[in-house]
Amino acid sequence: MATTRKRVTIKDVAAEAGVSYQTVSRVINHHASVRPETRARVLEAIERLNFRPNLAARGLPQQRTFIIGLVIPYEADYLFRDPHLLAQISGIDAEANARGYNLLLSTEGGSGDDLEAFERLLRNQVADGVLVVETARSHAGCALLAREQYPFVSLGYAPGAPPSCAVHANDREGARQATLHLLKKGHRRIGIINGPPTGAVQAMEERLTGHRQALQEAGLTFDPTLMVYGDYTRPSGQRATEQLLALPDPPTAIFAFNDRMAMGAIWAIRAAGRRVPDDIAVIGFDDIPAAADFSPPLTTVRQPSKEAGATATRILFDIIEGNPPPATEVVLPAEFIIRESA
Amino acid sequence: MATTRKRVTIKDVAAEAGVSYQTVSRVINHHASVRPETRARVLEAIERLNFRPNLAARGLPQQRTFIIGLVIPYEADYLFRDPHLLAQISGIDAEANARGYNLLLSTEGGSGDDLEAFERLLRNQVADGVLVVETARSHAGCALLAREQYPFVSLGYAPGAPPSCAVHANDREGARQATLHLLKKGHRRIGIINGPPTGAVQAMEERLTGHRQALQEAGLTFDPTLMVYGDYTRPSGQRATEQLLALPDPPTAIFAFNDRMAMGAIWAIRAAGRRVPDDIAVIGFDDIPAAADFSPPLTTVRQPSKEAGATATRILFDIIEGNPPPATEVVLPAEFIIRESA
DNA sequence: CTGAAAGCGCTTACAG
DNA sequence: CTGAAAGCGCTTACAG
Repeated sequence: MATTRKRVTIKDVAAEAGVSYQTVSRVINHHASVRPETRARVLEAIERLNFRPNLAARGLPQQRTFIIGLVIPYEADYLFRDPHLLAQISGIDAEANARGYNLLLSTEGGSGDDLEAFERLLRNQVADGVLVVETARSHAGCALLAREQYPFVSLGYAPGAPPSCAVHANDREGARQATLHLLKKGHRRIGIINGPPTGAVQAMEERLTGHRQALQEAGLTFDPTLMVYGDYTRPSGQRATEQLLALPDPPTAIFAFNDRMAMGAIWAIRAAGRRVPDDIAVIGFDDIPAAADFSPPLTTVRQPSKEAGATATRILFDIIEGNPPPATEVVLPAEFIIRESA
Repeated sequence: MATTRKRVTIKDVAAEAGVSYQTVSRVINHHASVRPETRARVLEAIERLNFRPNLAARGLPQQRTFIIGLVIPYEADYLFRDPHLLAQISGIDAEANARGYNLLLSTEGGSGDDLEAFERLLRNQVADGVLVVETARSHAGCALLAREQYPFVSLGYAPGAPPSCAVHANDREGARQATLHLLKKGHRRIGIINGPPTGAVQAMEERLTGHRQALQEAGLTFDPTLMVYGDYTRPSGQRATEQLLALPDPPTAIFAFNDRMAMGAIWAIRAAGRRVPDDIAVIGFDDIPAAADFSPPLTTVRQPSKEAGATATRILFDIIEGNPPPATEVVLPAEFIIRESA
């Protein structure tokens, strides 16, 4: 018993309005060729019968589903904790909604298989195209999509196999500005809290490059002993900072590659009886909502996350509709925000 | 130009395998009646052509879409920040995945309209049923679903208009245990940090009831001046606690109705130069992942969030398949966890 | 401006 | 065990 609810179809509406069902279809699709009175009659009938067009049935002849997928090659509860991603989703959802599309979520769903999130979507042609969150685990999946010529856009940096496009912030320049600020304040030993050493995301490489570039401009060289690793969570930032503080010659400033780790850094610094920014300055990255509320308010590099989501979605629609993407890469500005932690 | 990619259909497979396309359909659907050799030939052909069944086409004759919706009547970036919800989603996703269903996300999508998330789903029959996150803003939407006889299950407490079911933890008992623990430790003035005063969620009412019940068992009466309000975020817990500490006769213990506010409470207590739990004990609710990592580790009431998501999803499938739900309400156990904050 | 026909990719009884 | 027919709810040319 799949359904007991009786469906109202286009034919019921046609009968009610006294027209052919093709005419009903034209009204639904806003074809200009329908006489106003006819349209009105049909609209009334639709209203009266509470008719809802069936998306799947509309899609069949049109060869599309009106659904876009969002692939997150992790367990939902892991990555979802990332406020930056959540802001992106908010942008995606608003944009999809505006275009009459629905958003499907595809995670690894407890399968333990990185590719599962991708294969699931491919397996049954359920989406017209997909947005992929770039992670260390998404490269194989993107390659798979490219091989199948499946329309997709990467949120992050990605192998630009056509048809596809990558949307990300200018990580390098953002990191460069942050480091420049620290340098201007007189800091010479700057600790870096990077993402995980293995399977790093391209964005982290870029931030590191920007940092080194700024050092170089100031005539300094990058000291690898000042770089430690976290896993993007707050506790990991705390632990990483403890390592930094235990150094024979500890840094006077710390640049964490995301805000959550920066917050952890501040905790660790305080726990060690020192103050931010007086004893040690701290800078984060992302400008998540909690950054401004933190104590002290976090100096950070803002990524336009929501906008990145919306932009990626718009580009995906272009690709789906057969228009070539505007570029293989869209770089959004990153903005350095000075608050009180540095 | 919707698509340039040529689709491989059931007919292509049939031709390749030298059988009728109905036979291919039977193989896909695991009908027992296909001769093993025939099945093998078809399977090979499927493999060779890289055939993917079209979900929408399968669904049309079956009157279903193989999609379930998750309605979150807020902007995506607001509610998603709730770790408890994220754990639920993780459970939903795993369960849907196991049953071959896809998960559609429906938020208010920047429309500013609470009902939009519901109407979107109804508008085009895109999902076979929906899961609704109970919030102060979801009641009207649930009524709408019930009126349309749309299969849905509420994550939380909800008006149990059939066909539907509500899945939640035993909030009352959990809160009772927490308060009992505080009482046992000798606390007599217990501050409460509740959710927002207007548009409260039923779960908060239940927690309050459990708290009052415990007080009553101890022969105490509830003092309304000890109850303040937050909005579930950490900073709000901090502010609420400042109010409590400013009282002429401040509480010696604080019970916050979620973990994030409890964390804010601990910050505020420390900022006031006092210690947790020595000067003031603090208890939270939910047991989000960060609770155990907090300093001090948070004493709290655990909700089986992931399991609640999975259970609700299973029940939704029952309803979709025409089986009546096992109950109109499923209550999962809440477990009181003693750590160090109280 | 509006009907009648054909078809989207599949499933479901019905025969054989 | 496997074909042939009809149909799911819609759209898209094609006539008129």
